[in-house]
Amino acid sequence: MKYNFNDIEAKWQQYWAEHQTFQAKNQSEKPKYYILDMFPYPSGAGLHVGHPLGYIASDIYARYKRHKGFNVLHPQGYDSFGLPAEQYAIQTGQHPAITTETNIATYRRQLDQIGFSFDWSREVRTSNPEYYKWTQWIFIQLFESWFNLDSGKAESIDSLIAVFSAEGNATVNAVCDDNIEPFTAEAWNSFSSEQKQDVLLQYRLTYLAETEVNWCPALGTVLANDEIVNGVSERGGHPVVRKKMTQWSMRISAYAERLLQGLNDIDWTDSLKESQRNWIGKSVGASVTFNVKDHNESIEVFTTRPDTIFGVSFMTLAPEHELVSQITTAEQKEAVEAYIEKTAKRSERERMADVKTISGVFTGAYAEHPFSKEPVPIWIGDYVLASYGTGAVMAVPCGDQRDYDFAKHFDIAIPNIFEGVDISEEAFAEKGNTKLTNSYFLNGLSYKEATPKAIEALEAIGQGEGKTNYRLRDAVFSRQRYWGEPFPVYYVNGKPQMIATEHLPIRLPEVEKYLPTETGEPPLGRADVWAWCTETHTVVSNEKINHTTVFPLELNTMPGWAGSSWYFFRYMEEASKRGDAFASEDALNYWGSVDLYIGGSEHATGHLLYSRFWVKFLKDRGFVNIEEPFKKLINQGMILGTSAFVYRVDFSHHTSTTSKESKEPSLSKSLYVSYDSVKKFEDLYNFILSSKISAEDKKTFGMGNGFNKGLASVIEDTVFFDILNDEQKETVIAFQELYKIIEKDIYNQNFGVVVEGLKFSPIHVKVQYVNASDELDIEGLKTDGEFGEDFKDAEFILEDGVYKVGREVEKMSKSKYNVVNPDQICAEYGADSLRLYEMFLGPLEQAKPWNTAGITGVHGFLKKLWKLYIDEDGLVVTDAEPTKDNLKTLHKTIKKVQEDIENFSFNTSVSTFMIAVNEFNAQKCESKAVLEPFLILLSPYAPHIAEELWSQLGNSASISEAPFPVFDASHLVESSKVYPISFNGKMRFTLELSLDLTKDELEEIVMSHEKTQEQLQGRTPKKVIVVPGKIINIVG
RNA sequence: GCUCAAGUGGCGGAAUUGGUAGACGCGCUGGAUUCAAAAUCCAGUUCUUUCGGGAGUGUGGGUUCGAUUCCCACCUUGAGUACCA
Repeated sequence: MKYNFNDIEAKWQQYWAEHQTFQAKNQSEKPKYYILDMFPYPSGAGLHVGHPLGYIASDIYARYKRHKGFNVLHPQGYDSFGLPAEQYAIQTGQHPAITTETNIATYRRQLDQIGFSFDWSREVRTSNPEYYKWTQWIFIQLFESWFNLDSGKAESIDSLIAVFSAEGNATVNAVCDDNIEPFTAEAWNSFSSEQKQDVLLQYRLTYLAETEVNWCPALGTVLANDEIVNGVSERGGHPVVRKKMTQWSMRISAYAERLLQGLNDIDWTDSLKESQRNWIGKSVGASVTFNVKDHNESIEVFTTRPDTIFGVSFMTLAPEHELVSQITTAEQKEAVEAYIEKTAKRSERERMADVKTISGVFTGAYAEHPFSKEPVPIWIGDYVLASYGTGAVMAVPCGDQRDYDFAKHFDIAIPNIFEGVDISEEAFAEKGNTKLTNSYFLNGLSYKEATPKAIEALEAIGQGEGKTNYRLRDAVFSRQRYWGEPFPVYYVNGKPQMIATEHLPIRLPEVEKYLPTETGEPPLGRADVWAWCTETHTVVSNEKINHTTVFPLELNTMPGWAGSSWYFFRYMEEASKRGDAFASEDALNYWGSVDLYIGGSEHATGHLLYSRFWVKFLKDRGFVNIEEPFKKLINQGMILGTSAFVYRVDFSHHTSTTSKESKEPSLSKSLYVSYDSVKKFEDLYNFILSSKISAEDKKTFGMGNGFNKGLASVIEDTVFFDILNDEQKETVIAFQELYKIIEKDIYNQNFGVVVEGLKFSPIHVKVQYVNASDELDIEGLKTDGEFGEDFKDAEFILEDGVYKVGREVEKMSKSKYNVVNPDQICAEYGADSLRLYEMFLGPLEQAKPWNTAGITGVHGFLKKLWKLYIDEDGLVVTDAEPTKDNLKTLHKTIKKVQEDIENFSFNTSVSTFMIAVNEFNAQKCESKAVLEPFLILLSPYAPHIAEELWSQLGNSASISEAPFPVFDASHLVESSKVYPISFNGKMRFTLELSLDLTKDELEEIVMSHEKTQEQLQGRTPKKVIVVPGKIINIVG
């Protein structure tokens, strides 16, 4: 019987589906283990071999954990709202729900054929109304909450209202808007309902605020930063302007400290934690208030170095700072306005990219130093960002390089406050033990001593206090898109009202087009039935809007991260019990948090930060009881493509005097030379450039990145020819022949041009047409419809009968023709081969190139494995007693594979399996006692073949629940060891010696050995190092 | 610039607490089998060599009996981030 992988794999996939083999239980005697893959977006292109990498790894781990006796939850679903489906809808008019459905079907088919042990009964889709009902529900909870800084957590808005009506807002310590007006309890109680709503909105965890966005009028939409290239839209190149829009925001900044602290308790990679720390951007320092001279205004700044307060020689405000217009003097008005206008034109990106140019303008106004009362000139400069801190800095040029550069550029004084430090060339930014000077009461103190003292002094005069600042900004939560969750919000007199949770979900309305409206409203502005009736509690036709009982609904939708910030909770609940809550308390308590999360590092600061935020919020409000959603997280590395190139012969030319045609000349047939030839030509070219011939000769023989006619005219008696070696001479001759062909072809076509030089342009071709030896299937390429006429009549110059392509590792992408489809691999080699090969490529977390050629290695291994159990006549496994060697191989493998899986080192396990099978073959092993447990070791990696052989051995149940074999060290005990005998640390020969020998006995045997004497050649060793069981090293 | 990660044969990579560098696989070379090819099997494959050996894990130093592994400096590549006060 042959290893017929296609039949075997289909059979077992069907078996697993029918028997619900991988369905998780919400009650179990076994310990629980929750393993999750990052939520996939079902794109139209389907999967390429890079996508399943992480799924294979998590699947191996999940299957291993089942063998180890865990109740495993390993679910999968779809983050199915998103832009690509919407863009496709805009282009084709096809409803995104339909495209999404089709794409999901493709994904599912592709995932199924790889043999994943997902519990599909718990599948979720973010675009499903039964799912987004709960996304809307969480949004409402955020709206109904505020963050109490005294308790350090989110609380119901009712507790805030209670304080307001009893004490006003003076005692409230909350995360809220900056511009809060103080009020008393009496005032609160006399407020109108609308006034109260306005006040509360300033405290809610999700709130409406004016936010600056990148608005593209031509596309009628808002663009993300990376959709803008050089100030215009990436698609279409339309201009983009900054525009203020009222949008929903999430007060994630309230959780900055907890998000930062939580990182200490989770098992993530350092680099991932580091990027979240950077994103949160905590800095500890002080806020300092500078009064403006001759004005009733003051400027608040944030500084991390309050100890350097006496080094301040100017202040800089962001050009957008609100005080600028008020304090600018008449003389400076013109210059300041011109500067503001200039910077407004530059995008934030441009301002950030251009670090070198120093620009700014003096406002004419002065602030007053809080201690010395000296006047401090106030400047504006675009190196200060309005969006960070207070949008103003106290400039200390001697201690900050940017301030220093600014001061030098504008000739502002640079007072030195550091004792014994030279600041004539650059600022001194270190915080070491340097003592302060010229700093009054801070003189003689170090950074550490002076900082608290400075803050204390500032507090004493009421002009500052210690403060911690975070870079983390509140997150904008509105999107001007169609294909996303609708907000459960309607507007009464422009004030947002939540729809009661019992009326959820609010379903996405139908629109006739998915574009923004002519007036610039989001696509939902096109919906005809999009108004809320407060009497029937239903969505009704817009015509009924009367602003008394029927009101307009919110037109924005939620962003992609809304649905993915809580989906891991939804999986915890069995599908049939999902009606009453996003997940029941029992389910939430049972599964707790995700034990292992695997996915790409591109989510480092988006999804992984937002979902941590939502989880903390849900915990504060008592809906879940975990603080962190993902205990352990692994980033899989990207799989890169190995592109293949053919080399087209191009030529440069000049017009001859007899020219009559103006048509661009081209070869009658396009011509391609093999990579080997191109390589030789290039080597020759580089040789020319590096050789000692004159510059003029270099110009004659090699030019640009092509080859000049001069080379074609080299003849044997030139001096140049003589400096070449034989191989290079051959290359010259080959080049000349090629040149003649081109010349002749162009001459015959009568373009009236003269060929001047040749060039070889690499052209991507599909990797499918390249075999393991980099040889091109020319016929396949020529008949491929996708390339059109490009290669149909092309001529390929062969070398030794084949055409070799050039190869290069690049990102896997359709345009580079290096995408490899797993369907094809599964059909040709089987899912087990694909799974093994993906793991075999290299460490999970590293980026690594895919090269289909190598898959024959693991495929051959599976065939060898099969033959170990089954030959032409059937099963060859017997009940024979296992030999010592059989058991040694088995237990060595158990130990290694177990260690590897627990360390996520899957690549080394595959090698271990290969070694084991090679050894079993050499041992002619046929013993069921070792070959049966071996299948369990293999089954997480290659589950189909393992199931098939397992059942062939007579087992009726699935292998997936078989207990993992137990390692027994006694089988690995050795009586002797092949010792490496090294001299000065270099191994020279080996000796097999008993492990029972003592150090002295070992030394004696080795020293008296003839090979040792041969190595020493009569010298007496200075020292002999003997490490029993390891090594013997002779020094001297 | 900063932060992090990584540099080992023709290629992917292995060497888990410092102890035989190159496991395993691809590719390549030779052989067996075959009418032939595919498939399969066997042997070889870091470089160099006067066939004794010598050198060798990005470069240069250091620690050590012994360094791919630890320390210092530098170079290169990749990823992330960026005027953060």
